[in-house]
Amino acid sequence: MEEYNVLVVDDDKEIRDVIGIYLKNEGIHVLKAEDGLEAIEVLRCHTVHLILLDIMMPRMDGIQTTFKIREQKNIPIIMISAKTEDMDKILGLQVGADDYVTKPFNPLELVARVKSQLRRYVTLGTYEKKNEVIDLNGLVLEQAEKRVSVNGEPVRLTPIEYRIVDLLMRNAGRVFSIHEIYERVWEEPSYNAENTVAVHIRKIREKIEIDPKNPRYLKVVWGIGYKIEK
Amino acid sequence: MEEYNVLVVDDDKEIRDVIGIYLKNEGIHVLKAEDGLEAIEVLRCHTVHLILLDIMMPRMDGIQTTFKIREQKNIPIIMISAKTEDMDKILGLQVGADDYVTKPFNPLELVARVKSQLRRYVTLGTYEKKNEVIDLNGLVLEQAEKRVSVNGEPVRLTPIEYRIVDLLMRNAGRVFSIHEIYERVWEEPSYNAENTVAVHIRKIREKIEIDPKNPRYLKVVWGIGYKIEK
DNA sequence: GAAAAAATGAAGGATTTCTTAAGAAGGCTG
DNA sequence: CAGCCTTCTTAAGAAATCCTTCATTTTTTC
Repeated sequence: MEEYNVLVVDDDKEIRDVIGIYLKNEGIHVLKAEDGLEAIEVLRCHTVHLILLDIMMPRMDGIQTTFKIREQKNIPIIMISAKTEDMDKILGLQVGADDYVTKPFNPLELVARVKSQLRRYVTLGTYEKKNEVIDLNGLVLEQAEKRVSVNGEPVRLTPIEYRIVDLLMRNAGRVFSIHEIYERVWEEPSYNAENTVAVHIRKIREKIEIDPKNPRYLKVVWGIGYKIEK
Repeated sequence: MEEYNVLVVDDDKEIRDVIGIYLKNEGIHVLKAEDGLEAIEVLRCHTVHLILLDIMMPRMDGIQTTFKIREQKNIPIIMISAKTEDMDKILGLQVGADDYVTKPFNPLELVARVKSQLRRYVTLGTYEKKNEVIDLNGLVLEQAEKRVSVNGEPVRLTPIEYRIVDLLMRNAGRVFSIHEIYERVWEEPSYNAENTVAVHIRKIREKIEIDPKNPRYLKVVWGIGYKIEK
């Protein structure tokens, strides 16, 4: 659900794909490149927040690529390497990498490192960060912190509740049918979901509305679905 | 006090620059010198909070420089060296280095060490003679002495335990997630850290709480993290 | 006023999060 | 090397919570 783009540069398609799957699970958008030249190309056309770079690549290797990238942009680079000896090469050059991972690596650990770097660079404001806070008449959604508050008063939502609010607030004003909500939050076909969603809606209102009977934020559109006013 | 000045002393311009970039990313102001003599010169004219010193330099080497600096000021020095033999470390530290990094090094790690030293010296009151004592309902943290006591009864904490308590007491009332705690105490991405932190929390409670089952100080906020009440 | 749609309340079982214990791994010291 | 201390890992159970279902009531629309 985050708004980050990570570029994975590796000549091994399988590795690219595996990394891609794990990152996507975290809501991170993944771009892929097969080698350094392709990576530079991608950087020209896309906003990239972090680069995962395999050091051993054809055409242009990781070290050269790092130099090229650093000439242009100061975005975090995490290096991936097969051997400890390669690591030494990287470190010997003492440039570029913000972190590094040796193969074989644990994908979850890699994801943790990616997120850590992203968080660090975002808070430092090294690159312009997207506005991750949506404020709708006092109802505030902080996407980065995954938190919601009403007039400054923090509200504790359960994971499902949060995802519903997130969906409705990101698309404020648009009406979502119960089935749409179910399919986008639960990510599975909505069989017999009417009441389930309704109950969650109620719980959410209980938490974010001053008067749940006369909801100010989370409104029903009769016969169609629910929405949060823009 | 947020503005730190770090002096980087190295005859290799590229290394100076790379280090400079990383420190600036952390909001640290960077001064540079090419060798020991220049460093001494800079110290005369500027406030410097920490020195990064390459051991191998022309004119005046790192060891000599350290002596010279120590004659005048007691500021933290982190040595950088290509030598990895233990003897060198010992020599460097005996001479007065507070920390020691061998080339090739990970810039991130270097930054972490710099920040760690700065934090330590600041809290120790080396710069400002503040013996800050935090007293939260009988739970007392003496930062200068790095000691904790409960109702006058001294408590012996391990280094990690101390850092956790320090973090929570300095930010009393604020809730820290397990990942936040891990990243701020361990200074690395929190992969698989849940239980590690949890165990330390338990150990701390065992030491500072009268009834660890019903903690009076170190409280859990369900689903969010831990805090120490203001 | 009847039918459809939406809201509510309560209860259980499932799931997540926390706590606790015990032992392994690693470092330091005599 | 042995013993001690700190830290980390594993695992199992406890506690808190979350989710769904069902039964029922209220509201809206025609």
